[in-house]
Amino acid sequence: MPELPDVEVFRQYLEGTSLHQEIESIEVPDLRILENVSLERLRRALVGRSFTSTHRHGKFLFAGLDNGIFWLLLHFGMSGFLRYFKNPEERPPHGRLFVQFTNGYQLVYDCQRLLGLVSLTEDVNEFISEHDLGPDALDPELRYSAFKEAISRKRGTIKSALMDQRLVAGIGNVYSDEILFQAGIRPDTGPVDLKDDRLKELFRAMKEVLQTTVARRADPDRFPQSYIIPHRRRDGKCPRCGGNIERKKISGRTSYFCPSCQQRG
DNA sequence: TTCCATGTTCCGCA
DNA sequence: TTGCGGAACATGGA
Repeated sequence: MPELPDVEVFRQYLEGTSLHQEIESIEVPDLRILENVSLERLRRALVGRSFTSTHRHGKFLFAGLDNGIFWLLLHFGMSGFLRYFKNPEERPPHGRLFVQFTNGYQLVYDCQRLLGLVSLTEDVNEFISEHDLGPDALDPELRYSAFKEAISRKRGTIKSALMDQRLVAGIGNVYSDEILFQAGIRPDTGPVDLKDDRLKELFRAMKEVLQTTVARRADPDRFPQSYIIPHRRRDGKCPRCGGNIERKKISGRTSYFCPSCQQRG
């Protein structure tokens, strides 16, 4: 589930496994995963070097190289993940980027549906502004006043506003449902209908849900009992009131919510 | 077989 | 002109 919490777990994984090891070779079996970079250029940037730092902004993960110039850039689409392994039988089925280290281990970026991307950038901030990304949803500098200002300008639904990466980066379909459930707000509410105290509650729920799920390794099996994500399916029951969870297309995405615990406005 | 899925981008329409 | 929502993209499981 590559939204902010998942990508943050990937970042920590890359940080914990793949730093300070010389890159021996790379392999890209399907070139469609590359964006704005040729295999040759990617190879020249990576081979012989090592990763020394990581950074995440929204759903984008950056791995900094030891020359201090280039960053490998990964986006996980709807189906991406990372694996660090030595044993060939641990090789994941849809590896799109294989980074072979001289210690015999490989870091593999697996992305079955090819909706993610692999790229190279020299400037993280420039990349973020070029892609019109808003502040990271967990950025401590992100204040309620700025959040409110951005949300209030939106028409449509509060769910699509939360998922708008230009507004706040990192929230997708699944976690927007959780944030709105914890805030007690129906996903099809219009942002204009939310009074200040409800928006404040939404901001608080956004921070709380993202921090909690990162701490729980973005693993729904470890989420608090009060979370709706593990019940996010047809015939799911609300963990709070036990009632039936409603399933509805909102702004083009399937949303799950509790019609009695979540209100409009 | 058809529908659906956590992603972003592009296009048509108000 | 702007911004919204739906379609497209690629793949595979139910």
